[in-house]
Amino acid sequence: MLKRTHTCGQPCAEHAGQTITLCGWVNTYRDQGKGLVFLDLRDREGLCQVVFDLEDVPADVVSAARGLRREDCIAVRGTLRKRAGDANPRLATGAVEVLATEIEVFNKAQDLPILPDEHEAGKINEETRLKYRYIDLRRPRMQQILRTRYKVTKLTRDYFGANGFTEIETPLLIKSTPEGARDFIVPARLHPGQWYALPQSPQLFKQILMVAGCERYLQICRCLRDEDPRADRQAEFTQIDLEMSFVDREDVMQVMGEFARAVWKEILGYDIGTIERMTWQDAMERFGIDRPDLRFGLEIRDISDVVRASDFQVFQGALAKKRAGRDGVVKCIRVPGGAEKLTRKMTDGYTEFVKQFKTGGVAVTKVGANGFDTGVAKHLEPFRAELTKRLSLEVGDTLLIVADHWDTATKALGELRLKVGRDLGLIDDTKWKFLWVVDFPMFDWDDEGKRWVAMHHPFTSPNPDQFHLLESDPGRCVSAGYDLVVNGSEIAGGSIRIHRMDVQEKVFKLIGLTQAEAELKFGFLLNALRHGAPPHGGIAFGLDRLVMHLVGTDNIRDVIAFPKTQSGADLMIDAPGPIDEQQITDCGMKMTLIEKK
RNA sequence: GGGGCGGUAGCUCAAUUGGUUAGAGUACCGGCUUGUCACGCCGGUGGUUGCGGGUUCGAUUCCCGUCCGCCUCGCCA
Repeated sequence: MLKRTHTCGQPCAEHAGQTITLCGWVNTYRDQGKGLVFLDLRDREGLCQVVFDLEDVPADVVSAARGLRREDCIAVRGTLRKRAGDANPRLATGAVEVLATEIEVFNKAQDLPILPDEHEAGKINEETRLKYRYIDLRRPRMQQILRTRYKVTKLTRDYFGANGFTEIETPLLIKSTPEGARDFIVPARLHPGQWYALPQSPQLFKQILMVAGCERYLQICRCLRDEDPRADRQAEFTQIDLEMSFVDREDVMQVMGEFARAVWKEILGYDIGTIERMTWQDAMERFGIDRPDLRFGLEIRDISDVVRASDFQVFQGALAKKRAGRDGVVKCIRVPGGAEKLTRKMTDGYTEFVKQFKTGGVAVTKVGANGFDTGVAKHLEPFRAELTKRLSLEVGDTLLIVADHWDTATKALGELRLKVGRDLGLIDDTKWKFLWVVDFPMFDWDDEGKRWVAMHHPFTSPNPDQFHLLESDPGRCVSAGYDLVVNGSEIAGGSIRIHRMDVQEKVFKLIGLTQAEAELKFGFLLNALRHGAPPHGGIAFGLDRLVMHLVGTDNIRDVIAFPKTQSGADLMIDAPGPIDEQQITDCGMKMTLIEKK
């Protein structure tokens, strides 16, 4: 077997005259006739031209080369020389070529379903690319992504290792918990009728490691949640999971912010500057979302008080609404110069757009020289002076207004803001805007279940000054949670945890877990909290999303070597699939499928 | 579970209002070609139009169902 001496990206003029061996795949072949064949040989480091010339080498070598086709896997041995013909400025190795004297074909590529061509990749059905993932991954872009991902995990271990963190593994076969996402479940053969659950995160284990005196824990771990995927979300994903003892939230944000800084510096050479901080309340009011994209303006403004006197039914109806302790609102976005930039077709589209967020539509008006113009102008006219002052209106602005329940209007405008920002090209994609979102509510009111649900998870501690609200006013109780957001995307989230059993019991009670249920499901945690638990807190970074940002893709499947489709299928190995009857019997079970209606 | 878009040759796409033998580029096969570089020229193979049903003299085209993929709402402590 020919052994490689150089990679395909290496050869340059200084190697001229050397005998070298390259291994790789045939990227292109250019057969010039019986006596002359060119190949571009590709490996993960690059491309190098190989030439077979009858004037220099035996006929059998040249004829073997003529039989090569795209993606054949081969080795060639020969002399590196400056090119006899013109250099190719498009190749890093374009000044040189290998004059081949020997060739070894490791494996021919038969009946290729797809080609790993960068210029084709965007066009080929992702379905096909996923089925033949091993070919698609040959693309330089995919190789670059896989290696960037490795750089990040290596950097993670180096950074946290240097900061006193210990990497510790936690189990995959654990038990189902009542809160949170749907669990993936595994039958327990030795306990017929009993089930393991795969972890949604190592949350409880990392807390218990703190009780166990580990002080600083790190794990790059797989998490599994049986919920529907999205463009930036898979059922199976990877977290950089961390926990620290004897810290408050400032300590955690400090260490983790520095980690983010190190990552952007190391991978992109970018200085992220100081990380801003914003309360959840502020984020929701001003940006309509708990992960604001600060790369552009178009902030949301509340004009409920201004238009309260309006007799416009839409406003009145909204203001009269009430849900989860919040009054209905009238909120708006001022689009500077919108009168010119936003067409009627676009604003009509916005009404359709917000309907998916369960609100009726967008009320539109423009600021003219002599008053509001078009749309809901007449309903706003009485409040023109006040609105002009409040919103700093200028002639030519457009107002986009949504009136509804607080949460509905907030979400609709938050999404609309992003859409308008994109439509008008206001987003500078060379910028990185980091911020910490803090002071999340502890609980959300579940209107259907008529109970409080933990906003983050039920082990999140209230902020130190908020403990008394647990009993008096849970809805106003603010947690010691924090999310790290970049460009409108949550890349990490965590909190200071509860380290006292009495507080943990209170929270369980608030979210409707009885003492008995809590003991059954989380008894091990409550026990641990009885036996000398240190104050502790942590965070988890979404590794997949982190890498997505660093390589500039909006498709999570691009950053996972073997990803799943929207229906949770792996098209390459064709999973999920049936199992032998015996495997089911071994688990002490029998299968009956419930007919779909 | 809901909404939207898509599925025609290995791949990327076309096919008029429902009308002849479903075409093109590329890949692949054969031939030619000694300085190409997404080489070029000539020829060729290749089709269950996702699948099932219906309407019709006739369906890639219209209708119903279904499967798969993507985006999205719900969901994702």
